[in-house]
Amino acid sequence: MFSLSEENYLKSIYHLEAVHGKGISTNSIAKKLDTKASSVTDMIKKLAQKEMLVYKRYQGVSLTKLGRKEATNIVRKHRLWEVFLVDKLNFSWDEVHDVAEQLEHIKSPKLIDELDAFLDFPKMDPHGDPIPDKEGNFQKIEKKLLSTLEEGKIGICVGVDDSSSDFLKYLDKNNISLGQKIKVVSKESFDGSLTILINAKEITISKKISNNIYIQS
Amino acid sequence: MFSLSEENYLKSIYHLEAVHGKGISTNSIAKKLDTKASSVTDMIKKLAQKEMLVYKRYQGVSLTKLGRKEATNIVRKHRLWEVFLVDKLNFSWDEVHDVAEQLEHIKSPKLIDELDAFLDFPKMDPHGDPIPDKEGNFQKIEKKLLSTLEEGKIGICVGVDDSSSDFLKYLDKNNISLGQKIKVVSKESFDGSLTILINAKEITISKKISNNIYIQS
DNA sequence: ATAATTTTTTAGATAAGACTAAAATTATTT
DNA sequence: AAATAATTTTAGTCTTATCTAAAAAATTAT
Repeated sequence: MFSLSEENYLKSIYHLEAVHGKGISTNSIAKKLDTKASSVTDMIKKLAQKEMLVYKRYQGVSLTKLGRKEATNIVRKHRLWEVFLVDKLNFSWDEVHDVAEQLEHIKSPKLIDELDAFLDFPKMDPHGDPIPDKEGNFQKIEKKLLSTLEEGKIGICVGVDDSSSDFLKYLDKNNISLGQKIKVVSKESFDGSLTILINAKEITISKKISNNIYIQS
Repeated sequence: MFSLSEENYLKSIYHLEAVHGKGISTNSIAKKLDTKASSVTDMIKKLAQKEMLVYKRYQGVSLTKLGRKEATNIVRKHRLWEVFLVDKLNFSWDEVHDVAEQLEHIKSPKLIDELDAFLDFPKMDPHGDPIPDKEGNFQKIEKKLLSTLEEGKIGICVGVDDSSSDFLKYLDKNNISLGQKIKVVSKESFDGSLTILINAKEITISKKISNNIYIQS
């Protein structure tokens, strides 16, 4: 059984590996968890002891199969709870994160399996991220950043990179939601900003925004 | 904001007060929480500091209005989650306690209000215990112990005192559930055991059992 | 290749919450 | 009312997870 803290470390390392591959640095974990590098060193020693990850001094860490399994399960729980909050309890997609962050640590295999069934085995959470099944498998969807779409092309919004409340509220305000058709009208080469067509309305978004929206073309 | 531990102390003291009135002893709290009296002393000092209870050395404790409010809210959350588990996730009444024990500590006012609405504002949990509303009010239902029912009389099961899994499973096995009509056929004065009629079938139950079943006549 | 910088680790401290053992207080017997 | 027993508190220790400051190792720049 893992403590709340251990679970948060495993989850963070899992997410970092998804982006940067194996060999996650102490500092990057510290940044992600908003803690100090020395605290991270302590914890990764403990998790290495438990064989959740491989650690050699000064060399960063990599999850073991067991560690990844544990982390995947936490992610599964987090995303299922998010679906529950949005589909059943009228939360909007910018409100779910903090609560799911708590709910993901509830320990009960039956609970999560029944919740999965109750929600009709969703494959995606409200932000377009895939929900692992009981075995930890999930389909990787083809997606690219809106910022990489060429002028004149059309894409469908299938996810967001940043799930912060502020960003999601911005999207809501501009009618950008999952499944939304987006056409790139023009691209400003100077700052990378895009003018896009949404529901027959043109808006201009910064590069920072388009770098956080995933589309399928 | 209260820690998990603080919340558990408040809840325990609340339950003890419901049975024994004001002035709860250190030892009884220790017993309820399966901890040591010295740990209890430490914690009640802390909770007294926070004005959740009144404490004078060697004199036991009593919840303040604030403390009672806090405790009631935890009880509300616990019981709403129990309803959720039984009504929506196919848990049986003997499976809900441990999970609700975890879920009751999730912090999100919106979550619990929406859950309440989603469950259609239930007034009772699966064991017949009342669910406080947002303000902490709940209706006290008239009930007495099955053991106090006279021979020949009929009652309806409206609750249980002990919510342990073993006891609830015993009740299931004998078709005793909330709303079940129970007739006392005979009472053994030697050991207090009862022969009762349930669904046209006679069974004999010990005093210990009848002391844990609440009925309305 | 050496110096400067950054990253990581170690050592020691702190806070929360629990524990044991012993002392203090209260309650119960005789 | 003393003596005994039970309860409660205090004092000091332990564990988990954190922190700061300093040392060690790795990386980058000169």
